[in-house]
Amino acid sequence: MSWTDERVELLKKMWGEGQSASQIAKELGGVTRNAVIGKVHRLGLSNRATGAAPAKSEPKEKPAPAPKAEAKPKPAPKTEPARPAPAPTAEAKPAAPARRQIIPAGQPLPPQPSANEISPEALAKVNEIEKKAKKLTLMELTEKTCKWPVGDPATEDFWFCGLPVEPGKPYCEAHVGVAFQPMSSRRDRRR
DNA sequence: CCCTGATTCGC
DNA sequence: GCGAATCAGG
Repeated sequence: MSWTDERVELLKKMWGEGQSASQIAKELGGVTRNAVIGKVHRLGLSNRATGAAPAKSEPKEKPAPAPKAEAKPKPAPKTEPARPAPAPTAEAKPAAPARRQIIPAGQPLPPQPSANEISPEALAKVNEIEKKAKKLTLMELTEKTCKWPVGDPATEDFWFCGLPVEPGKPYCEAHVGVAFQPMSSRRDRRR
């Protein structure tokens, strides 16, 4: 395989969307993540905000400005105690593939993992990472993608987190934090 | 062990 | 230019 125009374009697109090199490689096919990374570097696009963001003390040129919607500490303090986030997700995205709606049923919400009292930090963390969620559909879930449901299954605003799972667990780090409550805080109720 | 990107260097 | 091997990190 060679880096045709189309492939490079897809590479740029996905990289811009924050997809990992391995994901891009998978999508492209015929290349390894190393190839992708190598190409990315040669193309000059490099830095992004992912797991590892080494702050180089080296002034780099950024010919490809990525329109990142930076959010300040508390953009929308939604004090959702239990459910993940049934809030309307009407955000403008550069290249958001239109997911067709799934689960037309009008069922009540399925039993979602939740607790009545989760540490505010954990919640904040979740709200933070859900912005970066891959927003996968049910079929796109793998053993390695976070299976935390977000939104209302009866609407289009429903997807699965999809971020890399914590090895051995069904959720990503952030969602593990709210999914598995040691039920310690609620237990010691002296009543 | 799973994963991530970064860099090197023979091709 | 390419990308496997390697490095460095979470």
